[in-house]
Parts: sequence; structure tokens; C-alpha cells
Amino acid sequence: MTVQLDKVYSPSSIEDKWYQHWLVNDYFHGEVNSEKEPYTIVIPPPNVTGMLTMGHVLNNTIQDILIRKARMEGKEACWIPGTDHASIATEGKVVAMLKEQGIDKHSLSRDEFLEHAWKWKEKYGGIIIQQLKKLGCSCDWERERFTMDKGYSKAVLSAFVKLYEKGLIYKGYRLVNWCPVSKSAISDEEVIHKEVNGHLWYFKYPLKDSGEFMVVATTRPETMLGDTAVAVHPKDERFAHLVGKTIVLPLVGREIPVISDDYVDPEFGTGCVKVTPAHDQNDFAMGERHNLDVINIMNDDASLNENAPEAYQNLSREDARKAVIKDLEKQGFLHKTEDYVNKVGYSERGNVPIEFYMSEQWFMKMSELAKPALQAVSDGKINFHPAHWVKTYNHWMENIKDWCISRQLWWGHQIPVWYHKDDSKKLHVSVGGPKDSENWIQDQDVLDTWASSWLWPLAVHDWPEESTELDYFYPTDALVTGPDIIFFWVARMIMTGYEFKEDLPFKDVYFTSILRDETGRKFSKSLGNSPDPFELFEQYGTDAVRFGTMLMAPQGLDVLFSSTRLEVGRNFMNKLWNASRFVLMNLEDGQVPDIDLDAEELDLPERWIISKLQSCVQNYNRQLDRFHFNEAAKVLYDFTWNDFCDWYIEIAKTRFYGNDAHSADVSKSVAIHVLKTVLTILHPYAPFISEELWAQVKNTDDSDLIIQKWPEIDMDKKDNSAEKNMELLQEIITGIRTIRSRMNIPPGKKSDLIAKCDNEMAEFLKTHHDIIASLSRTSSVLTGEDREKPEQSATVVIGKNELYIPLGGLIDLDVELVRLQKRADEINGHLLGISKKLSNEQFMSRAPEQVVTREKEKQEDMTAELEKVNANLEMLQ
RNA sequence: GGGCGAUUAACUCAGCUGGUCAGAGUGCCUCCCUUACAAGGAGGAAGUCGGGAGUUCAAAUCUCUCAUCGCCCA
Repeated sequence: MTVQLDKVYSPSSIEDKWYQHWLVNDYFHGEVNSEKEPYTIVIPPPNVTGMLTMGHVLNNTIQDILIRKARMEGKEACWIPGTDHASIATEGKVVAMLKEQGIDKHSLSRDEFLEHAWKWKEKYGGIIIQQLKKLGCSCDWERERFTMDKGYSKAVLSAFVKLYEKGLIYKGYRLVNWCPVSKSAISDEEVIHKEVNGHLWYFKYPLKDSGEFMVVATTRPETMLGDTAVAVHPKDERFAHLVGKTIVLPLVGREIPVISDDYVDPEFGTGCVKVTPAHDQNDFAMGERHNLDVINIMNDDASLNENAPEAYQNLSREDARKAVIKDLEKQGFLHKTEDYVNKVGYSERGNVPIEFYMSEQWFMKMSELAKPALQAVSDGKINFHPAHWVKTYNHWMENIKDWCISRQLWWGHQIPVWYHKDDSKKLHVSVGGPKDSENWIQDQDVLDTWASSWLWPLAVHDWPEESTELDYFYPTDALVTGPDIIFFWVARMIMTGYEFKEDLPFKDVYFTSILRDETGRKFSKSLGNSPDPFELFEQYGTDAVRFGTMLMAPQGLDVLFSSTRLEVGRNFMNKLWNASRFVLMNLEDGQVPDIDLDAEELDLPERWIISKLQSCVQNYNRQLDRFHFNEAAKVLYDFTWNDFCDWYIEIAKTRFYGNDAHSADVSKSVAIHVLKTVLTILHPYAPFISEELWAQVKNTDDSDLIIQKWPEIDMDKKDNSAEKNMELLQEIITGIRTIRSRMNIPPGKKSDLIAKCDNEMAEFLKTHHDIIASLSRTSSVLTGEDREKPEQSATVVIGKNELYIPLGGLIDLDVELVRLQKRADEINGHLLGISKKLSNEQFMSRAPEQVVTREKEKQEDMTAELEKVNANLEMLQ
């Protein structure tokens, strides 16, 4: 019986089958096993209500590559998956859903709202997990975690309590970044600065009891309603006489002082600035220095509150701005308006400008936590790939600011602080809460999501509970994530690692590329330019998407993604499929010949392909070890396509169809051996097709590929002389092919070959005659030192030897002339360069002997070749 | 304003601690439906390695500088 594979690989028919097979056999599950070295990855938990994007495909394919390779290397591989509750994003979605149903969040109690939120989570929370399974991720699904699981939540609260007790968490009334959409404080990292085309408005502020004005410039007119001073620079002589005077604030009527402060830039605007301590950080600082009133004029949705004059109350900040400008103009206080580009902080989630807003929040002191984390990276205990992210990390860590960790939301971990009903200054801080709970009220805020996910590598094992899992699987090995969350998450996980476990959370951090479309725009939901991974899986096959994506994602550079580039992946899968198909269809009864390759005296092509295979595995390992996933893919691609398919299989055909049965068997064994190795190392990139083909080529006692042993490199099989000789053979074949192609010889027509050559070459041509004949479509070969060049023939110069292809009436002398002339020009160019070097005394005396010798050899070889080429040229003329 | 990265063929990228004629894939051109694969095969054209300077016997590679693009921070 001969094995039959379809002519074209169709992925959809095998992917689900193998994924189920792996699950049923529990291959993904990692257990504490003292016999084996652990290899752990924790997934960057996607948002629980998220959907799979190409970003996830990139990121999780890399993790799957690492974990599958580790598993095959015999390690106890454990990839812990899970999802993140994403407080602000999820709450936003739930609120929007409720609104659609006509329900206002504030008409619900906290518990009622959370019930809706959990329902939402149950409904959508599993989607991305299913999608990761489609992608082929070999996660340990038995260990799947959610950041609001009981054990996990306990870890989050424990961390809060521990840090509070250490004095690193405190409550403060401060200006914070406020998102008016989610009506919550957000951290500095959640503010995105954007350049906005706006205006600079110049207002005239009248001095009390004087006809004089001071002109102030502002990008935010509406905040003038909260102004409590005007400031100038102390050394600014233009305004020195006004310091200490009083201004009557237009529209409001409030009397405010003129102060002097170093912060003021005399060059900016008019040199006079309005000061609004409640709505600007710099102004707040000035307010503190000068003991100014802090007047908050906004509600939590950024509409104006009762501290603004009645006419503006309840207007949105945008409407208030228009009204203020209009009224100032009407009253003659608008001096002028200029176009102005300024940077505006936007809320990452709400995508609206943030406000600086006075409120009471919980903060975490960071500088102490940062120290060991900074050290670990600079000591090289933790390595970043690419390494240049270290500078960004260091810069942030060295200038780290306190972290606002409270959020005015309901979905998340409610802060474990209770205020006594009789005395709100009396606090209780614990994981479990006070025993007499009826006398206490819990803080209404929840924690920033990152204040839970920063514990991820620990809390997936229910830290601070002690467990053998935690001891065995922590620290993890590699973290794969985007550079956009280096501060949010990576840096903070390193801090928790050292703070709570006195050890690093991971050894290597790989930062993925940013995905962009062909025109260089970032993939984003709002642009609608991100492809749906499932359509791509459908169209190209999951393996092809994985492999193709890896191939186009260089380390440290952005990916210019285009789905047509996935064709490379698809074509490669098909190529491999067909190579396997070819080998299999030539096996007798589907049986691999019983040959011990190590005991065989192998011929050149066999020695060569096995030698190249060692280099392939070696380079592949090296690229993976240095996290160059695109280059590893390329190493495998090149070897498989060029060396194996284009050369070895073509050569093998001469054996398969020849009349030496043993030689055919040897060749089949070699082909199977190479194929099996290729499938093995391809498996982490393309798990489905490799497992499917493996099932066809494996021995009966081989395991499934997913747990096959990673190939060892046998340095004894590296064979330099075979590689050199094979190069010569390829040069001969390619030379003849070029002539035939240039002269338009029909493929069906065979050529004769006459070689004017030394004995060595004659022997070589004879030994490999079958291969040359088959691959270059030549028939007879005549060799000898004194062979004359036949009339009407073309010449291939191979070093000191010449090969003639008689062309009969087919020769186009002009083509031959141009071809030879071009070659002569090339050689002349190089010879010129070489002789320049060799006649340079400095070069001769200072360059290493090796280099000089090589140049001399080159000169000799090229001169010899040039002579032959010239001689042939003369004959043509 | 500070930092990081990029600049090599039309496009996307390799090119390690300087020394084989600067490589690959895609695209392009020519020929071929040759019994693994037309999602394929064979051949070909295509680059003064962003500009300038320096170090060196020797620079795509090291140093400086400028330019352009991108990202991050303030």
C-alpha cells in the first residue's frame, strides 16, 4: 500500500483534529516534577471581554513557540493562561450595555451592577480563550486564571495590606488625572499626550482701581472662572511694578492677586499667566507656594459646577469655553486669538481630554520598590530583547512617581479599607475585613487593574498561600509582551517579584513588534485596518498565518503587515506537504527502508544534505536562543526549500528511478531522516501540519511530535569537503542551465557536454554524471585535457576548466558574446581592486598574512578564469 | 527640549567581535502545465549600503556630524 496525500494541503481538515488529540492526551499540562527542569510562561492576560487580534496572534505564537520547544527539549513546560478583568474597559462596556437597555448605572446598587457585570463576563469572557485554542496555543488550560478569581483576589488584597502596613500606601487629597467619561482617576501612564491644533487666547485682566490691564494667554479659556491669581516672573521688569496689586477677574468679579514666581516663562505669550490651582498641576504648585485659593469649578463629568458663575453652571467644558470667549469678547476683554499647537493629555480609555481634578485618592510610594527592580535589569539577571528597551526602563524607573491606584469604579477589587461609622478617621485595613462589620463602611473605590495584574506570575499560584506549584513554577522563564506596557506591567511585575518573593518574576522579556498596515498605520479598532485573524486562518491556514507572521516580524522593528505576505507561509506549508508527499509515494508499502545511516558509506549528496542539516538545526537553535524568531523561520525556510527540495530531492530522483536499489533505499532513508528533523523543529511554529505529516512518516515506536525529542546536532556529520564539492557540482549544473536558458534550448532537448579539463575534473564529472545529466538535461559527456571547443558552442568557465555545450544552429553569437563580455568585465573589476591592494605597501606589511594570501589566491584564480573567458571571446570575434 | 530606534535592490528584511565579488524572500522580465508541488520549476535584470567627515593597510560594519522617518518621555 502506498501512502496517498492530497495534491494540495488543506489545513482546515486537520487542525481541530490535532488540537483535540493533544488535549485528550493532556500534553499541555504541567505538573510539579522534581525530575525535570521547569519551563514556565505566564500569558499576558488579555482583557476578559476582548477578541483575538493580530497582536494576540503575534504575541501568543511566540509564546507557543517557546513553550513547545521547551516541552520537546524535555522540560516540564507550563504555559499558564488566563484573562484580566480590565476594570475600566469592562465597566465601560457594561455601562454602555445597560444604557442600551435603558438602565442607568446609578439607578443600580453596587451589588446589582456587579451582577450584571459578572453576567457579561460569563457571556463574553470565554471567547478569547476559545480563540487562543484555535490559534493552537498549548496552554495548560487546567491552570487558567482570571484576575477576579477568589484566590487571585485574595492575593491582590494581601499585597495592598502588606504595602499599607509597610507605609508604602497612603491616602491623599490631590490633583489627579481625571477621565470625565469613566468618571474616575487614572494613572499617569493612562494619559496619552496628543498634539492638537488649537488656539491661544489673550485676555485682558483689569487691575483694580486703575485703567491698566494685564494680558494673559491661555489655551483653556473656561478655566479662567477658577483663576485665583495672575503670575509674572520675578525678574521681569515689565511687570515688576504690578506685583502685589489686585486684579478683578472678568465675568466672575473675584479679586485676585498678582504674584511673582520663577515658574513663569517670560518668553511665553505675554509673560503674564493666569493661575488656576484646581485645574493645572503647575498652577497647583504655585498655589501652594503662594497660599492661593483652590477653586474647583468642575463636576466629575467635566461640566461646570456651582463654583462657577450661574450663567456657566452645568455647561460642558466645551460649551463653557465658547460662552466664556463670547462673553469676554462682548465685554471687551478679548485681546486677540492666535493659532496654536499644544499637547493635550487624553484618557487612554475614554479617548477625551483628561482634567486635572482635585480628589481624595490612594497612592503608592514607588521609589523603594523600584530599587531592586532597577538593579535586577542592570545586573543582567533579567534580560530584555531587544536590549535597547533597558534605557527606556531605566529612565522611567529612575524618575518614578507615586502611583494613583484607586479608581472610582465598581468592577474590580474593592479597596480593603474600612472606615468606622462613628469616626471616619478610624481605619481598618485587612484582607478579610473587620469582625464587627456592621460598624464599618468599606472604601467605595476599586484598585487600578494593573495593581492586580502586577502580581500575575505570583497570584496565578494563589500567593501568598504557600504551594509546591509556586515554588516549582516561579520564577517563570520568559515574558512576551508589547513595549507599550513596559511601565504599566513589566516594570511593576519586577517590583512585585522582588518585594513579595525576593526573586525575579522572569529571566527574559521579549518585546513584540508593533503591527502596522502596509501604509505604516498602527492597527487600531477605530481605523478599522486590522484584519480578522479568523478570516486569515480560513484563507491561509493557521500554521501559515503563524509562520508567515513570524517571518515578517523582525526583532525590534515594526511589522508592516500585509495579508498577501502570508502567502509565503501558505506556500511553504504546501511545499513541505508536497515534499513529504513525494517521499512517501516512493516508499514501498509505505515502509521506510531498514537502513542504518551511521553505518553506511554515503555518497556526496547524502553527506552534503546531512551536513547542511546540522548547520540548519544549529543556526535555528541559535536564532531562537537569541529570540530572533523571524530569522529562525528563515533558516528553516531556506534549508527546506533550497537545499532539501530544490537540490536534494531532485538528486534523489536519480536514485529513486535509477537501477541501484540499495542506493535508492539509502536515499529514501536520508530523505525521511531530513524530513523528520525538519518537521520536528518546525513544530513550534506550525504545530498542525507538522504533527499531521509526522503521523505519516514516523516509526511505529515514535511518540506524537508534540513530545518528540528536540534533535541533537552531530558535529561529526558536518562535512566541509562535501559542502565544497557540492558547491562545485551546483556551479556546473547552474552554469549549464544558464547557457541552455539563454540560448532558448527547449527543455525536452538534451545537450551534449564536452569538457576541456584536468583529470580531477574529469573524474568528478564522471562520478556525478547521473546527477548532472538529470539536473542540467545533458546526455553524453566527453572529457580530456586537449578537447577542442566544438564549432557553434557555448562555454562555461569553471575555474581552470571549460565546459562546452554544442548548440548547432541554435547558437546566438551575440548572446554568448554579451554573456562572456559581462563576465570578463566583472572579473576585470575585481582584479583591479585586488591588484590595488597587493601593490599597496601598507596593505602588504600591515594586513594579516591570511588576508594577503587569500587576496593572492583570488588573483590567481580570477586571472586563470579571465584567460579562459578571453580566449572564448576571441574565438567568437 | 531629552532619550531610543531606523535608513542596504521597486517592497520587506539579513549581513555576528571591520578583510570571501554586498545576500534572501516578494515583485519584475524570459522560458517551461518535465510523473511532489503552477501555492510550482529553470534562468535573468536590478544596489557608488541616507549625506558628509574621520579612524584604519582595509568600513555596509567602528567614531563624529547632518538629514529624513518612527516611537517614548517631559
